[in-house]
Amino acid sequence: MAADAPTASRWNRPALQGRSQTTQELILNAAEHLFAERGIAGTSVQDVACSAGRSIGSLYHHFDTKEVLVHAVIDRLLADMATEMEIFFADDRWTGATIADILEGYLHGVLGLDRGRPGYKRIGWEASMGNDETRSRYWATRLKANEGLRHLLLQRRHEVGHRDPALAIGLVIDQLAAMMSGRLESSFVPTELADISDEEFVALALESALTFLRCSPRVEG
Amino acid sequence: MAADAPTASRWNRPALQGRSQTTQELILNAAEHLFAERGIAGTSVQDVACSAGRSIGSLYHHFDTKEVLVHAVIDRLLADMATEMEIFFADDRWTGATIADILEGYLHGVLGLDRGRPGYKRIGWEASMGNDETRSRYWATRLKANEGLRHLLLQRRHEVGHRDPALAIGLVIDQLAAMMSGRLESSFVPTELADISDEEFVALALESALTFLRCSPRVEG
DNA sequence: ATTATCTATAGATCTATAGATAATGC
DNA sequence: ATTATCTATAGATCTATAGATAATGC
Repeated sequence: MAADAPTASRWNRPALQGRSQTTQELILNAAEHLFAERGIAGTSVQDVACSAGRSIGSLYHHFDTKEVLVHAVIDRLLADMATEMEIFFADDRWTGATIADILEGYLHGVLGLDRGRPGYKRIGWEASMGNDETRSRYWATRLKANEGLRHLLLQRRHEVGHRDPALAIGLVIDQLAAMMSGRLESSFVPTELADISDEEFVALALESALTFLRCSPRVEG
Repeated sequence: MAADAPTASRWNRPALQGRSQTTQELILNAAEHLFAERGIAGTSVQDVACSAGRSIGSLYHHFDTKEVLVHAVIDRLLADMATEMEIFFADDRWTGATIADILEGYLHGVLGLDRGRPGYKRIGWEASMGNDETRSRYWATRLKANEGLRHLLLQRRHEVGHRDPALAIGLVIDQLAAMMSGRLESSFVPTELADISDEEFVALALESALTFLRCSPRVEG
């Protein structure tokens, strides 16, 4: 964390009293929660203020319009995601790791992150429709995650037996992202992948990815 | 198609004049389009009526409330999907076909269907949150599609070299559904899977599925 | 005669503001 | 003295209705 207050951004009024930061965080938390649950258009500013335990007047003192509030919520989500990514892709974290290690860590990391911030995708998606700047910021963050993963995997392309390692790695990145989206949005019909535990899900997704890449299977003991 | 007017349902007023059917279809088309584009909560009944070229009063003559209109839109989407499924899973359609044939047909079918009805998933999803009956109807339709595909694949389990054919088939069904969702919602970051044609996408998805199942590859010529 | 459509508007809800009151920190 | 909060409400938008006008089909 930098020296500025965590919630300071170009979207909300600078916090000049200690109270402000608390209030802004309460409001952002409530907004993120309600936006994820009922959608942005389905949530009124009144609902957010009430859920944050503040008045509508207080909310507008900190966030000039509903649009600004939405921007602030997205901003915080993307910033937190960037922080997580920095930790995950830290230079020395994966020295000596195999593709299997990295993908397993990635799957667990994304599942854990999204479980702590449910609906991050829904908010990002809804906000991205109809706001070009939000869309490009959202894409940029996801692109950065993909590229970080791609870089780690390409460094280990010698493990890949597929005829076109770069293409296969690209497919696996998108495929795993899609599978996790499906799981996190509960969009799987409740049969195979919906009913199993995170551990089983990760194991199956990993098996699928490694089989496609034609990686040498990990030593199991 | 049965003998009833295509748009007749328990949601809208029965069409007693010829005009009614036209109007109801115009309204449902406009609603489906706008709901997909801006979300249900983000679309006003006024917008729908205007886009359909009818007045708000006329709309309410046919659909008692906004909720009823939403139900009618979902109803029509699910009914059309059921019709497509009936055609796709017709008993004699896949005699002599391999798993590869079926999956290829399935991928092309779903892509084609969703391209003609963009945003069907978004509408189904948004309407499902906050309405239990809609959710269960939506799930039931998707479950039926999955079970139809599962049945065809299980009939051909002898082609599958995976240690647990039933589990592998279940994973492939969910995995392909997730990949198509990602593609149709444009939720892939614009690199690998987003930038390629439908044909290339189907080929890659198919390769991944067949590799995981350990199917004998198809004869190519 | 019945059904469908339109115009106008009532009533509810939502975003945003004004102005009074309370808390903060120099 | 400045900042934050609250209450009350203005003004816009949205759902839904009433009642008049137009089209349909027996």
